[in-house]
Amino acid sequence: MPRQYWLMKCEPEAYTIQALARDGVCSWEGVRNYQARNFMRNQMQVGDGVLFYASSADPSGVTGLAEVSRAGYPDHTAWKKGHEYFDAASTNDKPLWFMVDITFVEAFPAVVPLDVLKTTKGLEDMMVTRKGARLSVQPVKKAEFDIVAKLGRRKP
DNA sequence: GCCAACGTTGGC
DNA sequence: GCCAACGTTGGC
Repeated sequence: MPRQYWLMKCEPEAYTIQALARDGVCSWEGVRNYQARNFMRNQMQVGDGVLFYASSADPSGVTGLAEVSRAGYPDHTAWKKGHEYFDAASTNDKPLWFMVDITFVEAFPAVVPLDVLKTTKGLEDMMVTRKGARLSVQPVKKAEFDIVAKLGRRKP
């Protein structure tokens, strides 16, 4: 399977590309949306490229790059009673929620803000640039990934 | 903090 | 299986 590309959203309060640079790797736990789960469970593969997107930020936008380092596996936080991500519907036998691990690739010198994504040629079809796109894990085309990576590497 | 857009839930 | 009510997301 050829390498695929993704955009993954996270609020800076929860996690940032700088935190990922420090940690090297993180598990993308807590996704409780079926569409996003399906992408992680069924499609994401080791080596896939990830645009790390900061949502509800100032400004919101892509802050760096990461890479999938572990394909979909059960999100064990759903099994922990009292955990904020606990979900009684998920069991060891039949896990309902899945996550992936991503490793740090690079942090952009400056965020590529959403309004730049919206006005950049070639990114018109990106999900994140469309109104009401709330999905936290989104597929991205290689051409789009490359354009965003290029924008991010520009000197600020 | 507002509110539009969207996903999920639950009554019927 | 419809759809109104509700909760959440996320840009502004």
